Order: sequence, then structure tokens, then C-alpha cells
Amino acid sequence: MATGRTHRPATRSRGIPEATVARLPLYLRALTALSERSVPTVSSEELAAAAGVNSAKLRKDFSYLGSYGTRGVGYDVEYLVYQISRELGLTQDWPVVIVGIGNLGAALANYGGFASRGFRVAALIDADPAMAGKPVAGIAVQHTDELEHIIGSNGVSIGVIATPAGAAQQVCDRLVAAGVTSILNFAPTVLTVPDGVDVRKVDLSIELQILAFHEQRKAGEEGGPESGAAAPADRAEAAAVGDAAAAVGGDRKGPDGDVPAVMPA
Amino acid sequence: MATGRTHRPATRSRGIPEATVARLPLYLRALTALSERSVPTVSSEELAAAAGVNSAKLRKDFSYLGSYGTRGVGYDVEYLVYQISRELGLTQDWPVVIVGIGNLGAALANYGGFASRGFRVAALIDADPAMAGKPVAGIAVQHTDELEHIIGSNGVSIGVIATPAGAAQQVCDRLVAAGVTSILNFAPTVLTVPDGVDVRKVDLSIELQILAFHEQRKAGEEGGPESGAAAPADRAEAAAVGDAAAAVGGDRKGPDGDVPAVMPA
DNA sequence: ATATGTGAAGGGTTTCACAGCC
DNA sequence: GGCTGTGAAACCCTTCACATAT
Repeated sequence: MATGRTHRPATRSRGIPEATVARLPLYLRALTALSERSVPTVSSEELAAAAGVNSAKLRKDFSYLGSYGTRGVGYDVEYLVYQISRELGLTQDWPVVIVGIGNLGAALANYGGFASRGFRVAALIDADPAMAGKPVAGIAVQHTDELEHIIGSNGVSIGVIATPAGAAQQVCDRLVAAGVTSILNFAPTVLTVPDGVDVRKVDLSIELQILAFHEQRKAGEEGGPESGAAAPADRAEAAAVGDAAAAVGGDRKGPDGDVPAVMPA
Repeated sequence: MATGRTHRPATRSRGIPEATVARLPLYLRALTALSERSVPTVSSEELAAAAGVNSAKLRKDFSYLGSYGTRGVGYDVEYLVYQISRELGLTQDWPVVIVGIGNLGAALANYGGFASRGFRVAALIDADPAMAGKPVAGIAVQHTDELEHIIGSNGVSIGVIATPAGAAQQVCDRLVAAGVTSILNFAPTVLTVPDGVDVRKVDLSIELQILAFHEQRKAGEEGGPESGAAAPADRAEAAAVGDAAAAVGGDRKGPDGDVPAVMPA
């Protein structure tokens, strides 16, 4: 209830399932590549292979957009590029601001994939006064004090947060108050936002942790499942847990104080 | 069929649903924060709020791991931290290599969230000879020629690809041949890998495109749905599409050649 | 009294398989 | 003949609601 909703269907769109929306950018990328090679048409099979999905899924996805293919032939590449671009809202350009110009923020500012998809970096914002005025990716960094002004005068509705976790919620609140209604969050924190604001998150270390999970399973399989240790330990083990957890915690906290970057509000 | 499987259940784990695995890192983060504040126990309600999920989901998730809570009381924070860490395989440390030390690669090398979760950056690898020997995040960059040697001698099983899209598949092939079985891909390409290798991808621009989709819907709602334009256009419109697509493409390709970073193989 | 653990219901997503159209 | 578009089946995930345990 008090929890910030992290991911809403945003008015349930117009019947296009969320899972489909999430794949449209993939199709678009594959189609753009084909378009650059001047390929006129593709079959669902070919396009699916290029996008890394299966063809039945692709056809179902496209069926939500309309009937854009030709039976017995396939899809017109240029036509589909246009339709998907329009559906995604990429026929207009979206000014975005990036807040937090550290290593990651700078990398994002330099990332070609943004500009190449209709996203224009309208401003770079950082809380460090020493950063103000410095050019990053050809754009002068502005101080956080300017945030509201920048959002307002540029009509920015999409914000990217690349600050340390501790600052993220505060920055988020200011962005939202200034009129931003979509946020891409790179800080490892759960953001709380009012209804009507969309948040998507990218957490670099979470992806690695998911890989580690599967990697561990692979290793365990070689000599058969070591299910003895994996089986639900009986509650008596909890007594020993203080030590075990301390050992783990010790590992995690590591040699130096790297926790600050991970500490939520 | 010829398509590289991008996301496999990897031997179907031991019955822990993929969706649950993907949330374990979230719980772990929230629990770590509580642990640092020396909170001894949490209820599913509190923890769920901190992790940004609903409490029934959290309880179901935990039920796959075992019965780690106490009815009427809640969960022991330290105990849960340990159990989830173990389940994710974070009680051991994972050497990882990062290939492609551009802006993003450097940001990843500097990212505290890796080291703080048991991931150790064993090496940074780049194809540019001029980069060789340069220290990034305190680690000397090594040339791609060393790749196989580095993987082998460090027992690396997780690789991070942050190269331009055009180089990604090639790098991926070499990583896999050298023994890497889990790959985190930041390059905007579909990677093809043999069975038994897991790939997870993070595409920065895809997330923005999904936000743009919802943002567009919000804007459209204000004056009622402009479903006229959104309705499946009849095929005659395809004739005009060449121009429309060109206009879009023109926008996308932008002022300068920013496409190289996005061009798949 | 309070909060977990879990069958059962519900909703969404993927896959199948084939009718329909070129 | 070949390929799209789509009902129907299968599957997975989420949510509900309450039995169960402390």
C-alpha cells in the first residue's frame, strides 16, 4: 500500500500485452538491420531468428498491432519498421535528462543507442558543483539546482537516474514534482512514485546474480545433485546461522567500504 | 532452430521458478539493508514493501526455498540473508572478465555493486592495443589476444560483454570456446550460443523504448484515444510508407554516424 | 493474536496446429 | 506451395484466502 508501484500496465494500453511491448524494440532492431541491408521482405521465421524469439510468438505479437503481413509472402520490412516505430512512439523525439554523471551516467550520455532511437539527451545533471560546466559527451553538465527549470523549459517527461542509491529517491521525487512521468532507474533502490508514473529499473548486479544461480546449478550437476546441503535445513541449524551469516556478510562487505553504493535509503 | 537460445531454464533448476530466482536478489538487497541496521526479524509484509513486491508473492517465493520463517513472528534477517546468498551461489566468489573497456565497460569495472555481491573482476579485456596496460578501476587492461589464457588460468565461468555490437558475437564465441558458460551481454545484438551456456542481456535503449510506449499512451489519453490513427491502416498506406520510414530512419540515423554502435552483425 | 505456508482460483503468456489467404 | 493470423491448449505466474503453527 505504502509501497511504490514499480511496474504498472499504465492504463492497460490498448490491449497490447506488456510482454509484447517489451519485445517490439527487439523486432525493431532486427528490422532496422534488414532495412540497412535493403532487404525488402522477411518471413516470420527469418525475423524471429534475427530477433532471438520463436516465430509463433512473433506472429502473435504482430497480430496485436494489426494485419501487417502478406500470407504466402511475409512482411514488408520498411512498412513494419514504420508501424512498430509509430506504435512505440518513436516517430516523435523524446527529450531525456540524465541525473548523476558518474561513470555510469557518463557512459549513458555517450551511448549511441539512445540518440539512434529518437531519444535526445536534453541535459546532464549532477549534484557535484565541481562537475558543473564540464562537458560530457559534448553537453555541459548542469547543477541539480537547475533540475526543475531544465525539466520545465524542455518539456522533459522521461528521466534517467544514475545516482548513488542514497540519492535516488530524492532525485526521483524532484523529477516527478517537476513533471517527469517516466523514469529509468539504474540506482539499486526501490523507488516509490505516485500513480501515473512509470518506473523501469536496470540493476547490473542483479543480472549477474541470476547468472550465478544457474552457474552454481551447472557445477552441482556434474557430480549429481548435492541435495543434502540444499534440502531445507531443519530449524535447529538456525542457531549456527549467526556465524555462517557473519562469514557471508564478511565476504560481501569485502575488503573496503563498497557498501555505500548499494545502501538503500 | 538455428537461433541461439537466449534464455534457458538451465536444467530447470531444482523446481525454483525462474520468476522467483529473478526476485531473490531483490530480497537479498532489502535484507542486507535491514541487516546493516541490525534489525533482527521482518514480517513478509515489511520485507515485501522494502523489496517492492507484494507479500503473498514473497511468501510463495520463500516457500520454494524451504520453511525459513516462524509463524506468528516473521523471518530472521541474518538467517534469510545466508539462505538466499547460498541459494544464489554467492557464498563462493565468482571471477568475471569484462570484455570491451569503453565508456560502459569502464563504468562496469568501477561499479561497486559487483564486488559487493561476491563478484570479483578478474580481468579487463579490450581489442584496442592502445588500451593495453592502462589501469581502469585499478586493474590493467589486457589485450584480446590474452583472452583464452586469462579465462583458463583464472577459472572464469562468467563473462561480461560490453563491446560494440559488431564484435559481440565473435567475443562471445571465444569466451565460450575458452570455457565461459554464463554471459551478461550489454551489446545490442542477439547472441547465439551452444546449449548449456546461459546468456542474459541488458539493453539500455530497449528500456527507454518501453517507457516511450507508455508515455505516448498517457499523452494520447488526455484528449481521448486517437484511435483513428492507431487503427490498422489499410494496406494502401504501404505505398506512402517508403517516405514515412525514410523520415523515421532519417531521425534515427541522426546528425552523425551513431549507428555503428547499434549495428548488429 | 499474529503471521507463515500453501492449495486453489485466476490471469497472462507461450506454444500448438491449422484455417485462411496469397 | 507457402506463410500469415488466430482459436484453443498448455504452461507459468500471481493472487486469494485460510489452515496451520507459534
